[in-house]
Parts: sequence; C-alpha cells; structure tokens
Amino acid sequence: MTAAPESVPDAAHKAHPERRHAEGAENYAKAIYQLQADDDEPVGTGAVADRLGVTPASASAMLKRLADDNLVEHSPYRGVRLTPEGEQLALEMIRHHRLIELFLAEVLGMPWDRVHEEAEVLEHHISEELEELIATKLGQPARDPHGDPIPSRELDIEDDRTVALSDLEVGGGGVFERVSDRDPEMLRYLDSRGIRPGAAIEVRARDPFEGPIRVSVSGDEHALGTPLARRMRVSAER
Amino acid sequence: MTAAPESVPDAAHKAHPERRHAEGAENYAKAIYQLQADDDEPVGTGAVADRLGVTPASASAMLKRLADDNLVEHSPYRGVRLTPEGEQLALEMIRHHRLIELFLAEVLGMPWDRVHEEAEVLEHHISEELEELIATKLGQPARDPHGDPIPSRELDIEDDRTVALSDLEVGGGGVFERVSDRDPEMLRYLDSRGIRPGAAIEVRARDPFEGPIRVSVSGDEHALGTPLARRMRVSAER
DNA sequence: ACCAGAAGTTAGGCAAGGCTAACTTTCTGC
DNA sequence: GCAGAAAGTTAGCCTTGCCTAACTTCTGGT
Repeated sequence: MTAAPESVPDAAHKAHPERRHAEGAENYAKAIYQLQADDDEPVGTGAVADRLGVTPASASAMLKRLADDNLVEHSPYRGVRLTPEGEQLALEMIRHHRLIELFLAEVLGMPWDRVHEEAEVLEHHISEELEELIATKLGQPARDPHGDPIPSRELDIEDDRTVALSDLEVGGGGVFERVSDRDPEMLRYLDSRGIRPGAAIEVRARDPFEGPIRVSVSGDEHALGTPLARRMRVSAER
Repeated sequence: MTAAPESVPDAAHKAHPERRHAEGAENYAKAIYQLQADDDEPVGTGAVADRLGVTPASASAMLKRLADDNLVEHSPYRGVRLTPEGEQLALEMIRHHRLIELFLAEVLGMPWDRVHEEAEVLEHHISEELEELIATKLGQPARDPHGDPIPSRELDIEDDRTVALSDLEVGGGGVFERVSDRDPEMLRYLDSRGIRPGAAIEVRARDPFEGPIRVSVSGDEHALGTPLARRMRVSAER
C-alpha cells in the first residue's frame, strides 16, 4: 500500500525566473497588444471587453488585477497600456499561436480556416520545450499561414510595413502579405478565389461610400467589400 | 467604426449531442477509471484525492458534483463508481493522452520520459478534429510509447492481459508490455538499461521481504526494486 | 459653462475548485 | 461489542472570472 509517492503535478515548467500567468491574463495581454497596434494610445476598457466578448464590468475588474500583476498600467477612466512585462507575455502567446497555426497546417494538413480556433486554445498549454520542438520542426519560420510574422524565440517581432488594402488608392498595390485569421468565412472565401498571401495585388477601381473595391490578383479581377479589404494587408510601397 | 462583428469565441466544437465537461471533471473521471482498474470495487474518496494531489475534502465536494452530472454513482462514505457516461469521458481523455504521447515522441522527437506531463495538459484541449488528424497521421495506432493500449475512436479498449512483474514467480516471464508513464525517473532508468516495451523478460531470482528481483532482459541481467517491478506489466502466460 | 450620454467603475452574485478545521461514519483490534 | 483510529463529509473561507444593476467620471454640443 505504501507505494512510491506519485509524482504530483506541481511546478512543472520554468527554468527561467519567469512568473506563471493564468490563461485569462494571457488572453487579455494579447488582446491589448493587438488593440494597441502601432499607435501608442492607451486602450479603452470597452475595446478590450469587446474583443474578448465580455462585459465592460468584467474587463474593468480584470484590468485591475493585471495592473496588480504589473502587466499593464491602468489609469482609471483613461485606459491601459501594456508594461514591458505584459508585452512579453502577449508576444509569447502570439508566438505560440502562430507556430501552432503553421504546425497544424503544414504537419497535420489542417485547413487554413480552421487552424485559428485550435491555436487559440492550445497557445496557452504548450511548454517552452514543445514550443521549441515545433519551431525546430518548422525550421524557425518567420510567418504563419496567414502571412503574419512570428516573433522570434527572443520575442522580437518584425515591425509592420503593410497598409490595409482598403487604404490604397486606385493604381496602388503590392504584395498581399496577410489577412486577419479571426474569421474563418473570410479565409475560406479568399482561399476559394485563389487570393493567398504572397500574391501581387493591385487596386483597379474603387466606388465611393464603402462600395466594392476592384482589384486584380495574378491576372484575375475581383470585387471586394470594404470590410474585407480592411482586414487585408498589402506591403507598403516606398 | 461599425466593422464586421468579430467572431466571438463562443460554442466552438461539438456536432454530436455530447455535453461539455470541465477540465476538472475530466481529470477526476480519468483518475477514477485508472483506480477502478479491472476489479470493480468502488473507489474511495481518499484514493482519488491522493492521485490528484488534492485534499479528501476537495475530492469529496468534487465527487458530489460529478454525481450531479451523472458521471459517477456516489454512495456517501462507501466510494464512487463511474457511470457509463463517466467511463466514456475517461476513455476519451485516455485516448487523447496516449495519442498525444505517441505523436510527441514520433513526430517531434520528444523524449520518452517527457511526453507524459505534456500530454497530461494537452489532452484536455484538443478538438475532435485534431484528435482525428493526429490518429490519422500516426496510422490509427494501437499503443502509445510506453506500451499502453490506445482506445479506439469508438472508445473500445483492449482488455488487460498483463500481470505486474512483481507478481511473477521465479522462472516466470513473458513480453514486457508496458510501464506506468507517470514517473519520468523510472522511465529514464529503464530506458538507460535498455529495458523497453517489447523485450522478453524472465524472472531469475527473487529475494524475500521486497528485496530486489533479478530478471534477464534480452540476455542481460538486472536487479530491480519491488516498487519498480510493481509498475512493470508483463504479458500473461496462459 | 453645462448637461446629457457614453465610457468606466463599484457592488453584489454565482460557479468551479481548492484549503483547513471540525464533525460523522465506518472499520478494526482487543 | 466497543473504543479509538481511519476514512469521509460538512462548514466556512479563498481565488479567478464572469454576470447585472447602479453609480461615477469624462466629453462634446449647444
């Protein structure tokens, strides 16, 4: 009866002096990072709540906890900004997310429009060691299947030199770099039209008042709605 | 500003009328299943608590919740038994666990003694679709890297025809089928001695009072402690 | 400059799980 | 067969997150 003591599932990971954060905190950090984008305006509570699908009250409470944990600076009523620590956490999750997306697509053949939601869950549950094995298997890739850059092991991320397709004038264009991975229907649609990252794209015509945008992609013409065009990023010309 | 509504991360999976269970319930079901083993004695609260590393009080409360959810039958003070629904849940987790272990070892080259703890986490977070992709990639395998049988897609599991090495008499033996995956040190030790599932093993001598057991494995002799031998399963001779 | 509405926060609840301390039930040894 | 030990349960509390309802602060239009 007195068998060897079962290995209790206690402190598993972490060699580095890196604090553990709950899944909730990880999602908030990622959301704030993505809302913060390039401009460094603080992010409003409502925007965070919106993106995470919770009420502003819940977000408000959570942001206070994040501030206690030193992941954000929070000036009540005026918004939050990630601290360096919060940004690291966000980038860590983004690295996980994009590595997992690429892995699922490349190694397991999961369709382009399905990898996002799977990665959304798994990103919180892989160890550093598994992250590294995946990155190695993929050859330390720089971009995920939607064209998004993957932060390096040291969490450096290539800065964004793209513009939204919806912001281009007629005659503008470049290489279609990436598209938000968050809407499977959009992904399926683009994929079915043969519009994939890496393709050359050019704006042929625009209609006023959010009308369709006519573009040519590798010879073919397509008319795209503005909401879609807003999510498509094209390499900036310089 | 009124962009397309972001896809909220609500009800994601489940085509089948399959209820969702929290991670906690999944772990309890698995623990009870494994404690129940073949004998169908009910499992005590303390044993469950022990295996999961929680206090008996916590387990007691949780078992009541599982009973409400129809995963176990609970007679107060006398123990729990899984319901068919609870057993399905346990087998589902065991299938996930063992597929993930094998996948990590085969596809990513993760060492034998590390796959368990990674799988312990991930088993709760893969979708049915990913489960299927993994199983396909591995060719619908029947056993994980420790030699444990993997339940089929329909959750049928091969019944156990093995005995503990510690229960064999001198002269007894058979094929070393598997070993508990829960103790990395044991795994590393066996691996370093070249004792791996599939090898022929025979008991050469035993000392009384839990003394070492001398066995031969593919020509070499080893002396194994009783606790270790208790966790090694050898194909039953008939 | 003010006030209404928008944005944010506080208060009070709930559910899951965990803990300790105290109490009950069951089992066992004499 | 009964007392004390062992096993199980209850009570009361904590934390993480989420909710609704009510309150506060900020901001923009006249």
